[in-house]
Amino acid sequence: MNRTSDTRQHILDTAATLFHTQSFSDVGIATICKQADVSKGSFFHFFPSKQALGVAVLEQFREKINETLVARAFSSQYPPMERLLRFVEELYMFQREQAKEHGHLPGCPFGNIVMEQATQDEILRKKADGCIRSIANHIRTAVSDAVQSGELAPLDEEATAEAMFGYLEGVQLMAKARNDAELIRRLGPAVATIRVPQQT
Amino acid sequence: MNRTSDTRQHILDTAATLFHTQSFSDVGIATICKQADVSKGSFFHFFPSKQALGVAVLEQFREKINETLVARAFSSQYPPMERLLRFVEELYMFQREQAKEHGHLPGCPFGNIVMEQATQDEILRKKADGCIRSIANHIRTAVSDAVQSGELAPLDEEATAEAMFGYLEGVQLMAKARNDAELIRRLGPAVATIRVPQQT
DNA sequence: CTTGAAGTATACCGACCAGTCTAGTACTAT
DNA sequence: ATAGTACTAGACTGGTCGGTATACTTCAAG
Repeated sequence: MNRTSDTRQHILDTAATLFHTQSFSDVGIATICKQADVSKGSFFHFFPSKQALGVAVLEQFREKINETLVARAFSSQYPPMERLLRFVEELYMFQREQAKEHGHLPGCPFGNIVMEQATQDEILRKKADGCIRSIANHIRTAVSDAVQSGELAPLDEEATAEAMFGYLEGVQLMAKARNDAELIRRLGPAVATIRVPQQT
Repeated sequence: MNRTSDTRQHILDTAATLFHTQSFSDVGIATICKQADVSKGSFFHFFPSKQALGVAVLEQFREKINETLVARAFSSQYPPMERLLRFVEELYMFQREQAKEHGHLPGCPFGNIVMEQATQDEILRKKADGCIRSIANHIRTAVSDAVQSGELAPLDEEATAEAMFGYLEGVQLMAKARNDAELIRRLGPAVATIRVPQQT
């Protein structure tokens, strides 16, 4: 059916934008429905609860980011470490564009949910964690490739990839704190200098 | 006056714990009053709004962290780069203890507010940014000392310090996502490998 | 043409929200 | 003793929250 997926998708897209540019707990279901021009009845037909909507929004972000930013940056046609720099540039452009459009730099949609909901809602916490791991996995591959090609001396590949992802989360957090996307461009490239040595 | 400062301080301490272990928007004033055993009238006598309370809580966190974790780690009696590792250990112990006490790893109080409120409340955003800069400043000093002593080759000291702080924010975010303080111990020390080169 | 499911619309629920108001008590300075 | 101020108490307001209930429409299959 057309109407079904249209409405559901419309709710999902509207909620994704609102949660990302504002926050999960400060955006109510009524607001989402109004903005999406959908009735509350329809909303609860597709999503049993706000929590379920949150999980679906996270999943959609994961898919979309993997298909766009991540796909462009982590193409195996680039040397492994260059992929990281391309990812930084993608993040920079994404956050800059969002900041321009909404007036505030929104930060990472997963990081936002983690900071806001991780202590309150175990299901959202685990879902966000899964999304983070899904994206960090691409860094892991790049790091492994870099070690294999000799571009990087041997090190703890798993931990280094996690550290690199964490760094990028932190840089986005600071950029959000200053509402200044340029910080990502200035600090981001240093992601390539991070190394977690092999534990002995 | 005794009663005055007692009540105000009690509200502040209670709110600090609740905001940190849960979240700013999900903790209501009524909850704070009940937990602090204070009437709503008293609350609004000392704080004109929830936002003002938020600012005061951030400031208290800044002072307390500077006097404890930061003071212990960034003592000039230690070699500059060792201070960073000591700070990581302090963060680890702090988060682990909080996680044990409250069941959930709370993350950085400043990072939490940034992610939750930065897009919604400019005053809270700026206050949190100020707290971040205040603490990052100690890293800046350590980095400068390290360059001076030759422990670190010349680099962009300001940017490197910011990058290092951002990294630690990111590591705490990931630890919160996994609800696992050990991540801080495993990834944290790599903070010393981060370098932002002098811009040319 | 009928039946039943999918989807929509909206009134409504109790709980809670930040914040106000009024009436009070306790203490201080004169 | 009195006046004024700092502080406390808690009922109350208008509004919003997530979620429910019920009645409706649309549409496809038999």
